[in-house]
Amino acid sequence: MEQRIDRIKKQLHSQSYKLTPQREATVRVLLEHEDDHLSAEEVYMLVKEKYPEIGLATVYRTLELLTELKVVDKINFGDGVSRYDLRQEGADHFHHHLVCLECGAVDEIQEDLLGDVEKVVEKRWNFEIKDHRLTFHGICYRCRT
Amino acid sequence: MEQRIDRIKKQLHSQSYKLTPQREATVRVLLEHEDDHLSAEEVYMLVKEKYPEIGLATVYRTLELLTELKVVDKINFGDGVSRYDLRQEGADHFHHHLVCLECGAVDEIQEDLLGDVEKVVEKRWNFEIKDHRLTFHGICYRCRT
DNA sequence: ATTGTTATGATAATCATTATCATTTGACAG
DNA sequence: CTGTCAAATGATAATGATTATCATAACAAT
Repeated sequence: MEQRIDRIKKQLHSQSYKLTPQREATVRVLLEHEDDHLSAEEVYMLVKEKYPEIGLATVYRTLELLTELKVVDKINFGDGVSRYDLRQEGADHFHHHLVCLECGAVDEIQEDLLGDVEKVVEKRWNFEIKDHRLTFHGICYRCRT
Repeated sequence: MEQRIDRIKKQLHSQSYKLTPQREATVRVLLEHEDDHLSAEEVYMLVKEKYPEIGLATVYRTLELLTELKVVDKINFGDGVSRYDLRQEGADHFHHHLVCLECGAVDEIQEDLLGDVEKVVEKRWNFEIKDHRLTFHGICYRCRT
């Protein structure tokens, strides 16, 4: 935990940003909820427990900054809000998601399943892939009877 | 074109919806811009040329209805708006997208590239796949020098 | 200490989407 | 036909997420 924060701190400094107390509190919330997919509002509520004076705008700005630094990914599952998802450290690809139509759960797939598909796309469509988003919609193992 | 409208009409009737002039005008716009990924506002502007009295709310309602009937898919590329994409007739899967980070173009991949991947996901994660969304972000063939 | 840049918090503004509601349309029964 | 009723529409208000503004605070560098 502390090491990860330290690395994020260095990453910020390398672009001459500071790790202010507000930003650190926000990062901590994200690390503590690594498996969730929190909205900005949800992050705000949780950060307030650590740092009650923080404003919503600061949370939005911090999340935007972290997105820019590729510490988090901003994703959208079709409900009206953006959600923020911590990247795996050192992962060269963005993980995939399983969204359950029954219970709404969002599970993650860390494995890279798209290696072969990406080769095909790069070659056949002459497209230089930088990133991808893959989401499956269906029924999760919990809801299958 | 006329046949496709006719089939959509039947699909509407089968759920006891009507193909009103407003709805027909909207469907025509979508068919005429099959390769684009129009936002609700853009659809509205284009429909107005055919049917100037139409209201924005009706366009939203029609797009919602068509989404429900799976005539179109509602997608989100991360700019603030939802976009509507006509399904290929008879396609059992949703096509994929290539979003160019350079010029913003959105190209489509009609081929189903995920067959094998889906088998793995169904088995290994015990997840019953109903639908998927796959988008690649990168540099399109036009922007590669 | 002084200056200047960056970050913050409160709040107003924006913008897409949804809800409301009075009116219109069109199918159907008598 | 004519009246009835549910569905659809259009204008507009309301909502809700996100962004912009701006005065103030923090803080590094001279």
